[in-house]
Amino acid sequence: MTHKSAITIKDVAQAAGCGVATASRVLNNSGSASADVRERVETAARDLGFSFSAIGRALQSRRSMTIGCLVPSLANPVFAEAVQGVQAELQGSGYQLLISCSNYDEAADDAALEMLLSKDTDALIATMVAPERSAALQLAGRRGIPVALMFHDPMEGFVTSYVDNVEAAREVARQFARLGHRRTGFLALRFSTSDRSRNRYAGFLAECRAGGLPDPALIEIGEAEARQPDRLAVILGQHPGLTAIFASNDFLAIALQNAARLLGWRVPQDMSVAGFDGIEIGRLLEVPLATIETSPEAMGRQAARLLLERLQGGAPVQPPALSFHFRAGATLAPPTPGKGDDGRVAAQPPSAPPAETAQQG
Amino acid sequence: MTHKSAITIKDVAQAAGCGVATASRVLNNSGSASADVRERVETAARDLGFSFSAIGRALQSRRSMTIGCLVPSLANPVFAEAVQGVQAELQGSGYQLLISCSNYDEAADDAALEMLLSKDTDALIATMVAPERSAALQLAGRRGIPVALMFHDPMEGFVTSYVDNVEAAREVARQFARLGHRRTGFLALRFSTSDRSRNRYAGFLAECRAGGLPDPALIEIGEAEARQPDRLAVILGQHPGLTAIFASNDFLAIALQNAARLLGWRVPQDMSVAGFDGIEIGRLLEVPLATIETSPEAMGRQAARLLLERLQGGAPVQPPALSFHFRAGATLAPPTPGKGDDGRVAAQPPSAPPAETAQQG
DNA sequence: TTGTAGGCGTTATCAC
DNA sequence: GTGATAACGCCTACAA
Repeated sequence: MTHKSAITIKDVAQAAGCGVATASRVLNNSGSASADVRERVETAARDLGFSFSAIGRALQSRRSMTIGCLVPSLANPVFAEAVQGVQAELQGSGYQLLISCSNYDEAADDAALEMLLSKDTDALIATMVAPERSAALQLAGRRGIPVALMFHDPMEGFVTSYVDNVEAAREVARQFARLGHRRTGFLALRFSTSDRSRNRYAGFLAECRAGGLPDPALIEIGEAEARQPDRLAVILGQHPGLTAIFASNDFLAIALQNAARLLGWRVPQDMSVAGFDGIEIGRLLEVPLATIETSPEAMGRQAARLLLERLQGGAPVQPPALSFHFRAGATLAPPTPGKGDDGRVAAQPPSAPPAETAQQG
Repeated sequence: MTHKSAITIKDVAQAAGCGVATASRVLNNSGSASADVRERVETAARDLGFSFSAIGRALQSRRSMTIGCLVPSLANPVFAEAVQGVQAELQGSGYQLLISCSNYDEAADDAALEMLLSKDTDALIATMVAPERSAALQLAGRRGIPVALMFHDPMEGFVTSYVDNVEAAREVARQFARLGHRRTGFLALRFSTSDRSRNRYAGFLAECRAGGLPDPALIEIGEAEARQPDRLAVILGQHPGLTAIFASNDFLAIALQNAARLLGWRVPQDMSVAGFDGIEIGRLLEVPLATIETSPEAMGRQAARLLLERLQGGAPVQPPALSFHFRAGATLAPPTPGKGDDGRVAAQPPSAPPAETAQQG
């Protein structure tokens, strides 16, 4: 029937008939205390339903036992899973997770980080629009607050948990090339605010060039097009001749197939499609999605682990990129001669199906 | 070059040549201060890069400006979206979100809630395995801490943000019946730990009975079956004769279709399928998924709003259930005579396609 | 073994 | 208008 929680260690001490210091020592198992007093304090604490005030503790120990986490959005399963990984890894460590979302807005990014910082978080995990430009991130570094990034490439002064987007994208390009595709495209959402998307394009482009193929078409779309297949179809129609498209994520890849259907194109016969991320639903589709499989959960876990180690006094170490895996799916096939490829027949019509590949970026 | 953040209001006061009380007043715009001092304090604060310590404030104001949130898992997009909604609604309110996941474990549920409580959260948002059995939840209530539930039906002593699962499930049953289905099934994952799943089954069952139809088969599966189509196919094969299956969520509905394909069954010709939640990908599939569309994001927003109102002194009010919407999709069709239905022809072969329906539970 | 006292950063109170 | 001072809940010297 306690109305407002107000049982402090002082109350316990009083009930146990001892000083607060003693009560503190007993309850924390620090220092010494006679079996007698120990008994009384523990009983009192139990009877009163005492529990420590995290705030009081934080004030005195100068550690909030709280870790701040910033991601663009939890509506994106990739980030949600990463946070789930962070959360799982933090379980039992005593640290709690404070989260914030920027909705892919660079200004909000910085503001959110400052908010987190002002909450006295002991460490920070972040995925941002532009970490290299973030003043708040620099501030955290200067303050000596351990920071781990997620999804970003290694960056001076910060450790990061990531997959090598460039290398993964090259792998997609190789798979396309292997099948004989020459005229390809890269479908991107939020290209300007996502270094992941940009890196994937960069790798894709680089590998195409390395293979002596034409530069892939960069097709940037907005939220609206991504969610409305008919609008995406219109855009897709403006890029005739492409025989294979690499979408910067699986959701886009699925939307892309929908748009293709609206145009009467079959996947993979009329157009090959590959995605990125490896979301589970991709495997369950009627035509399983070819994609780069990654594990956002593992990424979150690793980031959290990096932080915990630093919080225990360890030195910052940049781990290697997390591995990825090319999932063949069934959305890839050789281009159909006559469609796309400028009427030219593929130089060497390949017969082998795409092979599963595992890589460490 | 500040090494460890150590600039307190005391430093500002000193630099400005005034007392801490004055500095506090100026920085908080409370009380009065001469333009002169005000100027000096503000300059000093800016120069020193001062920012309030949330902990110091929390200790003195007895409010942590923190809201705890417990969900089963962020790997489930439904909960992730709900949390995103909470987060969005809290934006700018000054409250920060502390999150925790239970992984659908009842014991972990209670432990996590206690953890959150011990962090002095000012309010709590929770989705649990069994809120009615949670001691920690009761404790929060007794302590006078505002609590809002998400996804749960209204419950004595707590407000909740929810959709009427029973009513929504009845709608699915009606759509099935309307098409002439008699022998139906309900596919459930985590039936014992999800009141949502149980409520959906209850509503489905009730409506079937109300329509004089046979009880639907309850098909419970585990994680393993949900992720491995071949295993799900085996189970599905053990239930011949069903012409329509209601899956307790969209992911399951998609996995179900995959399993059906493995058995050589076509959807919807050989089997109708409906899901629940209304995830976006469902719309983009080659055969768009029939489902109950809900908005976890709106649910999260509402829960957060309820809390904010209470934190501002408002009385707890239980809002009506959030609306849902039956999305017709293309996975529903009349049963094929000769398959399933015990060879009997549907009593009144319906011709109308399923209609879109909007409801307020 | 035990208790008293000081301080962590803030704000509210209350004299001046 | 301003500035000491006393909490807030806790822990850690330091003293007894």
